[in-house]
Amino acid sequence: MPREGTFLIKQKAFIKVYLLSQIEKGRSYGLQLQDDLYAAFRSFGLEPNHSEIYRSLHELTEEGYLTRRKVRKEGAKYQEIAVYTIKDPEKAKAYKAQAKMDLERGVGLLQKALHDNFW
Amino acid sequence: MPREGTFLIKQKAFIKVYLLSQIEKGRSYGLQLQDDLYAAFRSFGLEPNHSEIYRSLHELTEEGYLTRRKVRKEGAKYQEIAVYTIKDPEKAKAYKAQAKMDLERGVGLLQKALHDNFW
DNA sequence: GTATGAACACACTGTTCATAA
DNA sequence: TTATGAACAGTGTGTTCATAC
Repeated sequence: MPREGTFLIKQKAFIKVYLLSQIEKGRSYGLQLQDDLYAAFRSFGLEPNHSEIYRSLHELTEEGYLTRRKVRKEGAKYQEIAVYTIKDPEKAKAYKAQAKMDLERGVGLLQKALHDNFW
Repeated sequence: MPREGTFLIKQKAFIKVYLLSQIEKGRSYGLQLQDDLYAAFRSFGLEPNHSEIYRSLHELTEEGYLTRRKVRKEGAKYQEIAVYTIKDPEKAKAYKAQAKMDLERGVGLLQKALHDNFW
């Protein structure tokens, strides 16, 4: 569950929602997921570093949302990657439902500030 | 200038915009400004503590946006308060213009997340 | 060079403590 | 009690370092 203190959603919770969604769609490992995020938010200048992605994946795993397994990736050179899959779809759904509320609340908060301070 | 790393606007920058606006309207001291904020955001459950307000006022003063003077407040009991006024209206205007962009960017970011993750 | 992970360091913010009238 | 301010502490996140292929 996100639930971020009282101000806006934290970057990590924001990232976690994307990770869950992308993994639901079949995306699977760290740097690949980072590339997805970069592509999605390039226009916003948002480029969370790889450590933030890994931390998020680790937490989602510890918290029971994801399953992690090590796989040898075929290519020009064999490379070992950590592949993630959804462990508990219902739990993931609940996480996202909470995140949706947090995102909507954030939109409301920012729009109110725009309304109150910029006539 | 706000300019908050790369994710969303920080709470302190968010508060600073309100402080500038309220002081422009004639509001003047710490706890009074905190009351204004509480009233505005009660429905969002947002209640920044007094230290955050004071920190913001101190920074705005150090950065040249506000002027601070100590005044004896008349009432049931005399009380010394720190009264703030706008020092440089043009500079304040520039701060708010930057904050406006940050707020709008935040709305865009959150709405994109809602769009991308919640079909 | 790609991929993963941990360690370190700093910035943001909430809680507590201190002082004054 | 109202008002102000500083000190302290926890957390979030960016940077760096380490390891493996």
